[in-house]
Amino acid sequence: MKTRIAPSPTGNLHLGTVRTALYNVLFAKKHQGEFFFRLEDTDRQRSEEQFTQEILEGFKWLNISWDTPEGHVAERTHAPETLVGLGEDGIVRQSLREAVHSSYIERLINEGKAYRCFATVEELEAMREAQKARKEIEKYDNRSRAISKDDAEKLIGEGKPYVVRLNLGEDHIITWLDLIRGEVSINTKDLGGDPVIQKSTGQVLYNFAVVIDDYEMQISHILRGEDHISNTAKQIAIYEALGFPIPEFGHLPLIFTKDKQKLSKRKHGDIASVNTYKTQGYLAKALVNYLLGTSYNSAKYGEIFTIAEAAEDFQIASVSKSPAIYDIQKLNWYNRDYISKLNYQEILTYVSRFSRFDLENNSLFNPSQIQLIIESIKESLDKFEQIDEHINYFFEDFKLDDSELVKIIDEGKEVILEFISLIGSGSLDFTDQNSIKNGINSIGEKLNMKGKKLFFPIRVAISAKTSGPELGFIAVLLGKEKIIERLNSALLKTSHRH
RNA sequence: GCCCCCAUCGUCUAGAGGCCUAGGACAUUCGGUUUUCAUCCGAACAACAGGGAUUCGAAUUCCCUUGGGGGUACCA
Repeated sequence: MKTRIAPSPTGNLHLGTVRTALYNVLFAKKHQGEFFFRLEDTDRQRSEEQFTQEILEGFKWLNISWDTPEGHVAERTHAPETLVGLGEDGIVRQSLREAVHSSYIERLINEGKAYRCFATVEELEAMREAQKARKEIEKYDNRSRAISKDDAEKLIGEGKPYVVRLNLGEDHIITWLDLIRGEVSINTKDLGGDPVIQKSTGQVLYNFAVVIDDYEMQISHILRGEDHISNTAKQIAIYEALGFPIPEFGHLPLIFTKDKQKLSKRKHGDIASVNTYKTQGYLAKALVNYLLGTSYNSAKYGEIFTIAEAAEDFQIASVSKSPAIYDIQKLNWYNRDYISKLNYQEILTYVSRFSRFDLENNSLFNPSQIQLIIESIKESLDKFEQIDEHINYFFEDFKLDDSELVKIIDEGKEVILEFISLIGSGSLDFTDQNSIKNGINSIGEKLNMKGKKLFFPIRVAISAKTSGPELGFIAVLLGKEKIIERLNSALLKTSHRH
C-alpha cells in the first residue's frame, strides 16, 4: 500500500491539501503502508520557489513526514537506476521528469494509442462555435485521428506545431470502485473528445504526468479531492493505454465555506492558508484533529484523537461522502482543548513567542508570578495570538476609552471610591488575595451591592476588562500602589459629582 | 447546456431494514457554581429535503423531483 500527496507550488499551503495529505497518511498508517510526497511544479508560470518553501514548512509544522519511494526499476523504459526526479529529501519533483514523460508519449504514438493533432487554437475555436450554433455539445471532434503517418511527418517537417492527444477509441464506459463512493462510471463520450496529453511546447499535461509519476512511484491508492473525479476517468484511460495496473481511487469530499463555496485561496484567502493558523497560534495537533474530524469520526476516541489513534480503527469506506463546511468555532474548541492539555513549560514557550512582553525574563514579575498569571488565563485562550489581550494590564497601563467600560465605571464609582478609602485605611493586606476579597465583600455589605454591580467597576478600573482572574489575585500581583493609581485614574473618567 | 458526485439538528457527525421516541460533539439558550466575568457542572433547543416504490416494518434499499457541489482547457 502506497499513498501520496502531490501539491503544486502555485500558492500557500492550502487547508484542503493538508486534509488530503492527512487522509493519505492515515490510510497508509492504518495499513502499514508508505506515504510519498511529489511536487507538481511543472507549471513554470505559476510555480514559485517561495511557495515550495512555504508548503514544506507547513508540512514540517504539522509534523507530516513522508517516505522515500523506490520506483519501478524493473519496468523502466529509460536509463537511470533510481526514480528520476527523486531528491535527497525524499521528494519527487515533477519538473525534473520531463524526459520521462516524453518517452511515454512517444511510446503511445508508436503504438498508435495517441496521435498528433495539428489543429490550431483558432480552428478549434471555430469548431466549437459551429457546434454551439448547431446546439450540439461543444467538444473536440477527434478530427486528427485519421491523419496518416506520412501526412503527420510532412506537417512536422514543415514545422507545424501540434499537440498529442490520447485516442479514446470507441465510446465506452470507464468504471472504478471508488474507495469512498463505491462504483463510479463515466462514459468516454462525455470527456470532451480525445484529451490533449502533450502541449505544443512539448510539455505534458497534468493528467498524463500524474499517471506516469504515480505508476513509477508505484502508488497503489490515490486519495484526493472529489474535484478530481472526472480527471480520474481520463487518467484511467491513460493507464489502460499504457498497460499500467490501475490503482485504487478514493475521492474525498471538499471543504466549503458557510455559503457552500469551495474553500479557495483566491476567494477566501487567509482562512484557506495553513500559514494563517500557524501565525495566529493554533496548535498543529488541533488543526490536524479538526481537519480529520470533518468527514471522519473515531468510534474509539470520539472527537479528540491523534493521527496514530485514528489509524487504529480507520475505515476508508466510512469517510463521509458529503462536503464539510468550515467551522472556525469547532476549530477553536479543538485548539482550546489541546492548549489545556499542555504543561506549563510548553505553554510558556508558545505564549512567549506570541506576546510582545518579555515573559521569560521579566522585570515586573518573577517566573512563578508569570506562571500564576498565565495559568489563570490559559483556559480562555482560543489561540496564542490572543495572549496579550488577556495579560496586558499586568504589564502596562491603559486608557479607558471604550464607552461600555466607561459606563460601568461611571455607574459604579461609589464602589471604586469606597475601595480607595478602604485601601487608604490600611486594613487590606496586599500579599493576601483573601484579604482583598474580604475587603471587596465588606464594601458590598456596606453599600448593599452584590454581583456585577460590585465587581465589575473594580475589575474594569484595574484591568479594563470585564473578564479575567479573581480580583484579589490581580490585586496581589499588581500591588497596592498600582491599584490605587488605576482606581484614581478610572475615577477621572466618571462624570464629576464631588 | 452536458456529465459526474452529494443530501440526518445552524455546523461536524452516529446510524449498514426492526435496537430510532434518531445518539454524540461544536454553537446557541436557560439553570447551578463563581456574590462578577471566564472556567466547570446540569439541562433545554434542534434534523432524517419532497414524492413514490419494495417490505409486516425504511433515516437506512430502488426510482423520480428538488436542492447543493464538482467537472466540462494546449491549468494543476
